[in-house]
Amino acid sequence: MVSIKDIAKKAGVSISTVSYALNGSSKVTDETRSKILAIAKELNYVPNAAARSLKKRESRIIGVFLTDFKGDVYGDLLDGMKEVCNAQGYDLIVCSGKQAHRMLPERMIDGAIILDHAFTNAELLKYAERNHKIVVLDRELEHPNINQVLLDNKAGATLATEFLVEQGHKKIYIVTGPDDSFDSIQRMKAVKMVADRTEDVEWIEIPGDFKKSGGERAAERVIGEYTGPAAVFCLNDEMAIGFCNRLAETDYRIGEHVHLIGFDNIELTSYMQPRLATINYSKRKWGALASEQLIKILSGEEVEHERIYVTLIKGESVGKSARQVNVAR
Amino acid sequence: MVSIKDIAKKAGVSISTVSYALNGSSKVTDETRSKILAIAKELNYVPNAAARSLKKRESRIIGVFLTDFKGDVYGDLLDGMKEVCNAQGYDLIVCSGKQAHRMLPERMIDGAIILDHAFTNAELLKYAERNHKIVVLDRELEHPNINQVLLDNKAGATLATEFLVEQGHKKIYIVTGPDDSFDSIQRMKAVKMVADRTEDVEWIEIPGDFKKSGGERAAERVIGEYTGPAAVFCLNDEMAIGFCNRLAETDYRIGEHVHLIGFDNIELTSYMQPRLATINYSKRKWGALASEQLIKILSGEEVEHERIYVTLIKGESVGKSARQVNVAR
DNA sequence: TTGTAGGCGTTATCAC
DNA sequence: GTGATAACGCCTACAA
Repeated sequence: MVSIKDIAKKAGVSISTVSYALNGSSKVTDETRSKILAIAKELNYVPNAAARSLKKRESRIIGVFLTDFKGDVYGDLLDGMKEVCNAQGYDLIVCSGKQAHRMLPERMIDGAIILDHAFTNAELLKYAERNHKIVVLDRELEHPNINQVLLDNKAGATLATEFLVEQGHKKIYIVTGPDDSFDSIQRMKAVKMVADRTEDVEWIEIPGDFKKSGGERAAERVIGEYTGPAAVFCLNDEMAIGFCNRLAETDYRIGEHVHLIGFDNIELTSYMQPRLATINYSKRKWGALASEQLIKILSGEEVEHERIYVTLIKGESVGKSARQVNVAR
Repeated sequence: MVSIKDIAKKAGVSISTVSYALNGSSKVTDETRSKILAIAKELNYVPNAAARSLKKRESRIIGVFLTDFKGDVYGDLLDGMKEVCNAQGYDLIVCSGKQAHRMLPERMIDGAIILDHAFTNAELLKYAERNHKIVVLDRELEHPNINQVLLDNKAGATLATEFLVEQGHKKIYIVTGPDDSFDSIQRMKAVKMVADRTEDVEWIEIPGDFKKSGGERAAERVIGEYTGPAAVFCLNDEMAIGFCNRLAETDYRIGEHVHLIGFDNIELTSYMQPRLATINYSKRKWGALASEQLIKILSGEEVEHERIYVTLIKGESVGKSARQVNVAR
């Protein structure tokens, strides 16, 4: 490995002069600088990240932690993060799995963005307490070194639920996510609030898993007990897709016999026939904001928690209730 | 930051004793070891990755480089990589974008797995020449420090093409990937070889992009010049999905008017109606093998290039040509 | 403008 | 078994 020492030797100067030259310090002659740079290039010199991190006590790397590498939501989210990171001179690395957690306490990364329930609150608070900087996207957690950038789950679930009610549906299924999912819990809370203030509607909860398979199982249940038009709110799009696919094998039609709405507006939904109604938000912006907030904390700035707003996308997968249509006639 | 020096002071021993104790050396009393470990825990000691990397000249981290974070192929692939890495005491980080390339020469990672055309061959050879270890999944590149783990693109494309021919189709469209994609070029070569030895078939190439939008555009073209049943080989599944979705807006039916086959067998295809015919291979195995090979090179082992084998999945998206059915009657 | 020297946190080679 | 001590490659007062 070629180090500044080798350059110094070859250039006949001291290592500090080399360091100054390489770092663009003004306290070095243009002449010596260019000589040093030439030699550095000639020797294929590349600075050693470990040595620099050790000395400067920062790595200029931000880590984002995901539960797994699957999942359609992540593409734009990560792109948004990377864009902001790179613009600010940081690199972004994506990690997954318990083993990788060490990167934060061992200071391989300067800060972490968390979207992974494999991190417990206790663990995150422990790191925060030791002065590591963290942004959480998947929970509420209060600490001076932790910033929250959360989706407005309640608003989204409220929009979706009210939409179904407004369309006149009287039997509404809710397909939930995993029990420990913050998103699922939040969305469910909002659904219940709407349910509490709505009369004449039958509410049925089906436990799901935020995966396609959960949507398929839900579809089977809905088909099994079908008595007339029903509405279904899958708490994420992935389950809605599974639901659709299972239903496509039957004679029931989405938007006619079964009215379906999802949550997330993942890319694929725009390709579905009929277009899936869902809750939209900018994944890119979410990621970008998360990175921004983290970098601000890293620079010692004070930041407030942030919220990502959502909108309703009306798709043909939800039509007016037949009953209501009859009434209108 | 608490270092071994702090532990040494508190335990009344030297830093070398602490280091030995922490690293499980046998040359330290059980008594002193347990005392040291207790103090380490008490002080919340965490080793510093940069210092260790600097000294040991390795980071125990492997980096995988992707063109972008989207793409349905990546989930299982990355999981396969991670599994092997973790089992061997390495961590896996996912990187994207030109800025992140520096991680390799700066020795932040011990080796790289490349699936990203933002790396030029020249760049990779330069790194290999400087003794960095690399596994490539997306090109042929010969160097002692570079190992190839490539998909058997030619076999896959041959299987797909021959399947269409066997089913009696006489007008076959090929929707390609980007010009600079190794996969696209390889697959296309195989198609041409089949075409050269097949008579009475009209071959039509449509330039695509490996994305859904490319499939949609292709569908429009096929619809526009429709005169009778046609077969389409989309060189990846993502385009096939775009193709299907566009066609779903018309009265043409997949498997009847248009016969469609893809490549990759991404998860979603199994949910499609009708089931998409495609070329299958184990993404998890591909990733696992890539990691294995890289770790072997890192340990100084000699390795041969590897190949990932593929199989044909017959789906209802490809039926017999109507013409042939007539002949058979 | 350049050089000297100390230190970042670890590991590893010596002595004792 | 334990303790000095010298690296690893880089940065940065401070001195010259």
